[in-house]
Amino acid sequence: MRKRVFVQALLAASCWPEAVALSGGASAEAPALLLAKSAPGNLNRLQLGDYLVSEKLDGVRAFWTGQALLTRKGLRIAAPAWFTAKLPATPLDGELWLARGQFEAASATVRRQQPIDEEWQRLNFMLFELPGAPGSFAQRAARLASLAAEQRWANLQAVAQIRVGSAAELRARLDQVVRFGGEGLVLHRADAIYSTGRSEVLLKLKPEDDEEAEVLAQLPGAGRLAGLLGALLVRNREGQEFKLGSGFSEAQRADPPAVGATVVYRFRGLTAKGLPRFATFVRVAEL
DNA sequence: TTCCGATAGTGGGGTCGCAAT
DNA sequence: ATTGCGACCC
DNA sequence: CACTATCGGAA
Repeated sequence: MRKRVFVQALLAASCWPEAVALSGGASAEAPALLLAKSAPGNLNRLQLGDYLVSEKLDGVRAFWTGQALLTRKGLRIAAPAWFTAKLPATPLDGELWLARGQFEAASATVRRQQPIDEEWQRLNFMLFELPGAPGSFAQRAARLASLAAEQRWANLQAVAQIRVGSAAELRARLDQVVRFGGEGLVLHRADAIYSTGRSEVLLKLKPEDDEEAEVLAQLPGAGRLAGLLGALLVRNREGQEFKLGSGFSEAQRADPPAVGATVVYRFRGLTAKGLPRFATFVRVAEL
């Protein structure tokens, strides 16, 4: 942590242009953003009529200040000038998104310091919030839709927001989106005034799968977890090897599953290479 | 009293950029 | 040319 | 990203 501060101070003191900040690490202030909570397992506990539902687009979160495109941490995205020139002067919040199942490619496009036009021409800015604007989310979403339409640029769109009448309909929507390669759904309270932080206002609904894997090795932890388990190297039934480093209590890290044991892990989708994404430890498998 | 939101700190795969090899 | 690492994205 | 562990204030 101390090292990071030092590097930032050093680069901030240098005369490097702000535009190289994305991977260069120049100091920046993170924009205040609305963050989603996970939806409860039992969807019947929600008043679904209170929400607007949209697809959870798997890209890179981008905050347009009116002058610059910023990442979640407030670093400048090196977008081509012709791209930002097509954005309005008002603040916008959305997702730089390529297509379903194309997160890695979108990430590569966005984090390049020297933007490649051919890549950016295929990138979409999918809008889902009008930062600081008055009124309910339903009103802001309507304004976003008209604002995007006015720009008359196919790559600038407001994310479609729909109403669902029942948990069954929500499930059907989720199944449909996932079947076509989508990541999940987002539920945004229609009556919510603009706010930031993590709260019940915004919920994410992503399918989770459980599978089993064999423990190949116990890898050591660092820092707070020095002397405890850091991660388990495992191999699943498809023969894929990867690590599980999240989901353990400290007590479990002190006495982790043995090499050769079978564990249950939970994951949400696959990476471009086909590995389980966001895999976490659940429990040792039943015998 | 319980519970929730914010922080801090661990861990993963994947990507770019940079330094070391 | 390849490898490893930090710092980001998720 | 998911998660654990704390803490203080909201509920």
